[in-house]
Amino acid sequence: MRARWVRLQQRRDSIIAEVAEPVSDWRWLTDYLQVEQALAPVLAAFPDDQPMRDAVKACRGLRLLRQEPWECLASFICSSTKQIVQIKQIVTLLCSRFGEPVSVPAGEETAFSFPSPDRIASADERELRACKMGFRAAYLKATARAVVAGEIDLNRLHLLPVSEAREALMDLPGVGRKIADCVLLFAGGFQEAFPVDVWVQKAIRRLYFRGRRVSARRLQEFGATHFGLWSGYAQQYLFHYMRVHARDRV
DNA sequence: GCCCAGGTGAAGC
DNA sequence: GCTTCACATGGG
Repeated sequence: MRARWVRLQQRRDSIIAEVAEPVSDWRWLTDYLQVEQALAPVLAAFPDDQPMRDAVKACRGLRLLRQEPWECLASFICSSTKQIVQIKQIVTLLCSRFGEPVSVPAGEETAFSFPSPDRIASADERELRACKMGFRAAYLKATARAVVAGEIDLNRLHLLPVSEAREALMDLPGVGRKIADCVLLFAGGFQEAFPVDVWVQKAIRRLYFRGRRVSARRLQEFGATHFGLWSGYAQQYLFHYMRVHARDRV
C-alpha cells in the first residue's frame, strides 16, 4: 500500500481532506475511514442497556478505521503498558527514523511512511530501543522477521475464520490475545473481535459488575458474548466513552 | 519517590 | 487451570 499524506478536518456533515497530489480514486481514504459503513444497523445490534445507551450518546458518529495490517500490528506491539501519547511518540519516531519520505503540500514539514517489515527486521535492536519502546523492541524485531520470512500472511488474514486468524497472530512474539484482537478488528475487519484492555476492563467492571472483583478471563468472556455480532464496535464505543467522557465519574 | 500506562511471557502455585 | 511478576520508559 502506497503511503500518502493527508490532513482531515471534520465538519458537521462532511470531512475535508487536504492532500499532497491530485487524487482521482479516493478509495484508499474512504476504505481507511470506513465512511461507507452504515452506523444504524451497528448501533441497533448493541445490547439495549444503560451503559451502551450512554456510550452511544456520548460518542455519536464514532467509527472504526480499516488500517493496513502490518502498521496496525507493529503499532500495537509497541503499545503494551504505554500511554496513548507515548505510543504516538514511538510510532512517530519509528516513521522518521525507518520510514520513507512521502510527498507533502508546499510549506508542510517532511513526513514519513510507516516502515516496512523488511526495514524493521534488518534494524539493530538498539536503534529500535532508541525509539523509546524499551523491551518491546525485541518483540517488534522478531515479529518483523517472522513476517518477512512468510510465517504469516497479514494481508490474507481476513480470509481466514476468526479463530484461525487469531491463532496465527498469537503465534507471533509479543502478540497476546489483546493485540491479536486489535489487529483482527482494526485491520482484519473482524467485527466480532473484542480487545480487552485496561480501559475496557474498567468500563465493564464499573458498568456491568458494579465494581465487583472479576477475573480478566471472565471479562473477556462477557465481552465476547454480551455485545453481539458487532461487539468490536461496542468495544470502541465503551473505550472512547470511558477515556474521553467518563474517566473516573462512572 | 510512587503509581500507572490500549500487555506479554514465564514462572509460581 | 489460575495468579504473580519482570520487562523499559515517561507522565502525573
